[in-house]
Amino acid sequence: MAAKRRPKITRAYHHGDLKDALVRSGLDLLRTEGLAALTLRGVARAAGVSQAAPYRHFADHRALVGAVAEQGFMLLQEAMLVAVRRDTGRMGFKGIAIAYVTFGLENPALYRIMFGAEITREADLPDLRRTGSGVLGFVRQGIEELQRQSLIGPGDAGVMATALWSMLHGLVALALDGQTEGSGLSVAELLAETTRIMMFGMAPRGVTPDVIA
Amino acid sequence: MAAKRRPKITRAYHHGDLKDALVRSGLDLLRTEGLAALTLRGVARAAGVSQAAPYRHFADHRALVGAVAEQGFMLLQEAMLVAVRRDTGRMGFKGIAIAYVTFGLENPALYRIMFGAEITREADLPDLRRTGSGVLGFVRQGIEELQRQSLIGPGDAGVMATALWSMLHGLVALALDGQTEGSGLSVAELLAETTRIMMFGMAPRGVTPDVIA
DNA sequence: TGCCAATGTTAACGTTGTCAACACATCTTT
DNA sequence: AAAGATGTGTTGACAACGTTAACATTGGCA
Repeated sequence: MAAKRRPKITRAYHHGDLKDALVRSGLDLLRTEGLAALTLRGVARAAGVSQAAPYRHFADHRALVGAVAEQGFMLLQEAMLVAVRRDTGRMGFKGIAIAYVTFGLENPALYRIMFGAEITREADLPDLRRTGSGVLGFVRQGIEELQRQSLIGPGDAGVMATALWSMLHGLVALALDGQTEGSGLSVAELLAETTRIMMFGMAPRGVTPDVIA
Repeated sequence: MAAKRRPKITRAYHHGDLKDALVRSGLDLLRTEGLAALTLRGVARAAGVSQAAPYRHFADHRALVGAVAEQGFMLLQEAMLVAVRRDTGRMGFKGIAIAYVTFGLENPALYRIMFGAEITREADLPDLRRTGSGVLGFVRQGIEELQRQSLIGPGDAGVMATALWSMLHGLVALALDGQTEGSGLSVAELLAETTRIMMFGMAPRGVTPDVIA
């Protein structure tokens, strides 16, 4: 039909790559305007399409949030991967931990989405599920590597990884809530201290598990 | 001087104790219908008043959420207090930890609100701020008690408390997201394992901090 | 070529947060 | 006790959002 529009790039009626564009818009809105801006209408606007267009790609708001969160998990994993590669040869766990926490602090809205209520459970959003547990797998690999180097004692690496992840996530979450300020330390210092505790414990020499029973 | 008005029986026009009633309704809605149900109009409906009535007591939606969250922190603190009293004489930290996690798992929507994005920072909601840091104080007291008993080594109790809180919060948060399932352990087992790690560390005997540098 | 499924648009509905204008109730002051 | 004054609740409205139905356009395929 009549070329009502001669686009410089191949975008007229059919966008061609709308789903990705919407997710990208979502990440952008999250970064620039915060959590509340991640709306279906918002991403549609940002992508220059009509309000109902996203429904061709996302069943509902949850699905959009899920897709954005999934992207977030990928970015997080990539950040950790970069950290690992950077200090190759070294133990690397410290680097992973710092990368994790840094990612959370630098992308507060995105991080919140990734662990937000909207995503919870329900078993739909299977992709997200998989990507999310990828983080756990990553930490677990780090643990196993350390075990191989005998820097960490024997034990179920999965459990240890979950414990470590709990610590990291908890620290980020509390920091994002401004709830670490009472300690008087920076998040970086807190991370160092907490990591040390996870490595060597808080109990003084001589106190063994059986003392506490 | 406006002496504290005594909450009378619910009157026709003036409710008498609407603010509390709204917060109670909020807790109720949270428990029965979940996060999305905690709306200004919803609590108004539940309290039997008009849609705009809450605005006489809460500046906006955030303020309502803040008030509900504050109540949540009080309930959490109370749950921990009960746990402490129950196993009086014993070290008690285990009890506190279990009480904390149990509270989170049994009140998922409320717990999420308490650490939700809506509340973050901003320094308004000063009451909430205070109540929230009460939790930290509580954990800190536990630490100090354990230090007195020499079951925990010397060190800044505030930092240790923050580390412990991070661990507890992280575990609850991951569990609420269903992200602990990969470990194959129950949350209770994970808590026990994680607590053990925080006490005695993951490093095998012989590996000291200077090995890792 | 002609048709169809995928993709995008417009228009509407119900719900929510929020505000302004108003009504009633309780307290204070005279 | 009468008359404000001030707090508290109501009604009605608006914009934004999620969601759906009905319609339009396109690209690919038979």
